[in-house]
Amino acid sequence: MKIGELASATATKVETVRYYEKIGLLAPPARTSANYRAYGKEHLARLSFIRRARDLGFTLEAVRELLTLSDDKARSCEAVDSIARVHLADIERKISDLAALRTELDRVIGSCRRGTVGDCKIIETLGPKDARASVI
Amino acid sequence: MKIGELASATATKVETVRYYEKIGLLAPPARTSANYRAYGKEHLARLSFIRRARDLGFTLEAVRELLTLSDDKARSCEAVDSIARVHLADIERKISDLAALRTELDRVIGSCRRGTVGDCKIIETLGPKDARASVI
DNA sequence: GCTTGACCCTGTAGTTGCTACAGGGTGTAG
DNA sequence: CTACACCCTGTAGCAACTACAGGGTCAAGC
Repeated sequence: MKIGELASATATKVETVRYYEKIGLLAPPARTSANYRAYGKEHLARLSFIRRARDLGFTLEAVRELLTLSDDKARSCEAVDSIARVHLADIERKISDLAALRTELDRVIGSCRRGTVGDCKIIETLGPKDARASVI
Repeated sequence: MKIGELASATATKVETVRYYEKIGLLAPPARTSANYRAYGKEHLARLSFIRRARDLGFTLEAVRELLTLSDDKARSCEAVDSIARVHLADIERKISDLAALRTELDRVIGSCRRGTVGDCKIIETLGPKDARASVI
C-alpha cells in the first residue's frame, strides 16, 4: 500500500501520516525501489487505532500510551480504563466551561439593541469594570 | 504604570502583555528613562477589553476586529453583533461535538470488564473495524 | 518516445496563543 | 554595597498538524 492509499483508507492526510512516522507513533514501513513507503496491514490497523483515538479526542501522548498498553495483551486493562476516565473528566470540564461561556455570550448578545457602536452593549460589556459601573 | 502592575491589574502575564504589543493588539506605551514601559489608563482599558473578550473565547483575530469596530463609535453595531453570533454558533457546535464525544467515550468505558488488555473492550473499540467485525 | 499529470520524496516554515528561557540592565531596602 | 525583585530584548518551545519548495517516479495518451 502506498502512502496515499493508506491515507485515504483512514481519512488521514498524507502529511499527517508522515508526521506520525516522524514523531514515532507509526513505525517506518519498508520502501520500494523508488523509495516510496510500502505499508502493510499492520500499519493500516495501527493508523486506524490512532485515528479513532484522536477522533475520540485523546491527545497524541495519550494515544502513544494506549498503543504501548495495547501491545501488552497480558497486562491488566486498568491503565487503559484510567486514561479513558481522565479523558472523560477532561471532556466534561470542557463542556461545562463552554456551557457557561454560551450562557454569558447569549446574555451579551441579547442586550444588543442594534444601535451604533457608541451605545453597543456588547462593546460596553467588554470594557473595563469601572466604565460599566459608571454607566449604572 | 509599569508592565508588572498592568499585568496583575488585568490577571495577565507580563510576557503576554509584551506579546500583545508585538502582534499589534496593544499600542506601544511611552518609555521611562530606564526604557521601562509606562502604561496609562487607556492601556488598562484596552487590555481589560482584550482579556474579557478572550475569556469569552473570542480568537485574537476576532478581538482585533472588535477593537477596531469599538473605536468607531458612530458605526452601526451590526458587525459587532455578527461577530458575537458567529462565535456563539461556534461554541454551540463545539458543545454538541463534545457531548457526542462524551456519549461515545461513556459507552466505551462502560464496556470495560477490568480484565487484561487482550480482551479490553476499550482497546478493541479503538482497533480497525474489520477486527471488531471478526469478533462478532 | 515524449509529454502531461498524478503521485511520491525530504526538509523547513507556518498556524494559535501564548510560555519559558538566556543573558543582560535597573531600582530599592537593609 | 549587595541582594533581590523587577524590567529589557530576542529566541525557542508547546500541540497537532498543514503548507509549501524543490525535487523524483510512473502510467496513460498522443
